[in-house]
Amino acid sequence: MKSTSNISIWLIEDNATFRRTIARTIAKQPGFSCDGDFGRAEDALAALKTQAKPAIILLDVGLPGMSGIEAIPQLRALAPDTAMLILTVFEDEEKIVAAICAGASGYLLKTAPAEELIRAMRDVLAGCAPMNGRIARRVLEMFSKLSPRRNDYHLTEREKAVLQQMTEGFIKKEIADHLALSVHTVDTHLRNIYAKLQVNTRTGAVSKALKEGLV
Amino acid sequence: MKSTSNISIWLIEDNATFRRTIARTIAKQPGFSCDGDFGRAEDALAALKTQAKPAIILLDVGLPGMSGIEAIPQLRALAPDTAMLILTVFEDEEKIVAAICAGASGYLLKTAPAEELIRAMRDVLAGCAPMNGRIARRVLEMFSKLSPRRNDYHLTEREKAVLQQMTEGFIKKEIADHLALSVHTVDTHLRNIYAKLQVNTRTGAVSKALKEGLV
DNA sequence: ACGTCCATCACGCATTCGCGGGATGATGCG
DNA sequence: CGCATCATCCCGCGAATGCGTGATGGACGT
Repeated sequence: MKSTSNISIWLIEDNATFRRTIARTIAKQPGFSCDGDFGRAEDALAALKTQAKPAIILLDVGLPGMSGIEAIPQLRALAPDTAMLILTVFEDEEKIVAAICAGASGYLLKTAPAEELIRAMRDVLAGCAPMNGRIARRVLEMFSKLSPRRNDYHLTEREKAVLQQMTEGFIKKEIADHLALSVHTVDTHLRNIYAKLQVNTRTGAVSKALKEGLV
Repeated sequence: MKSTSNISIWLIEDNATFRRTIARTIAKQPGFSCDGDFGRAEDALAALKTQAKPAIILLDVGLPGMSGIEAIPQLRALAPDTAMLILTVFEDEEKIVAAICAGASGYLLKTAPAEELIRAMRDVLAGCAPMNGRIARRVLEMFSKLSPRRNDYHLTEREKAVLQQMTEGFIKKEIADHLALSVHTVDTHLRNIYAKLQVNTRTGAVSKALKEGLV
């Protein structure tokens, strides 16, 4: 336990020179303290098991051994409330997006001036995610791809209701009861759904419905 | 068809005064032209069916009738390449996140100065998404919630394989053939899966498997 | 007024499924 | 060496399902 008011930062970066530069920048900043610096993600993981969790971990993507991106889920498992900020030399979109998927809280360019580094750290503690527009766009695109409602199988309202009930795991009889129908009617709807979705089993229909967000 | 080089903007905003203000701001900007302004999303949808698609649509969330968020998917269906920028009075996170899921390209505060509006429009055309840190954080959180939902039901490898086959829509016999097992064995695995997942139907198992990313 | 789509209900039959039993060998662990 | 777990296999029964076929009434557009 350092000073009660200090925000604890850890740093994972293989370049020792750069690591020291950053560490000094942080230490100079009132309210922040750099309590740990590591050249490998493995070392930080080991340290997390014994030491107090930091508020923020600054994490290089290009590390020897375990990459920064691989490390994120494991770090997060040990320190669920710690913000993970990615440090990158340049804007490698693929990697940054991967890091975001892995659970990063934002990212910083290594070329960013000290003030920006500090501001980003304050931002992330305040609940904001440092992220530039290009990355943001990529993330948004992933979202709209992730919820692809564009495939329209022209299911009627009733058919959608039946399909929805199916995804809940109900059998025909239960669906019939819930929708106040006879099993025969449910059966007909089911067959129409099969035809429209081009499947021939309940599981196939449920799978397609969930994967394509039809419910 | 206006000037060939002008970027076409549409505006959907129910407050007529504010709408005119924005329209004038856009019109004054060299390279931009406000080719359509609507008080209701329905009107814009109708116009999209007959007129040339704009490059950008500025869209208020709080509209009478169809809300801006509801409108996005329909607008996008008619104009897949148009960027949708959300206009909000204040930072209503829930709505903005909903808009992003619906396919918005970014968002702007109505209180933002004209320069910021113009810059955001240029940004979005350049492939960047205007989005502030707080929203970005929300989006990141949704991502990390969405991907590592690794509830462990202690399924064995064989059970996972069977479950996977089920999500493909295969019946027991087919699964047995694909995994070179007897139907009886598949049946036993299936029953164990049901027990572990606490379901009693194939659809329930498939649903749980897909929703929780077990496959 | 006519056709089309939809929701609703019905019967019959072969297949599949859910689930109750029980059994064997392989493997890992204390 | 027991003990537990897992993967594999088997039987049988009643229920649920898939699918062909058919019918009725309402809504909607033209």
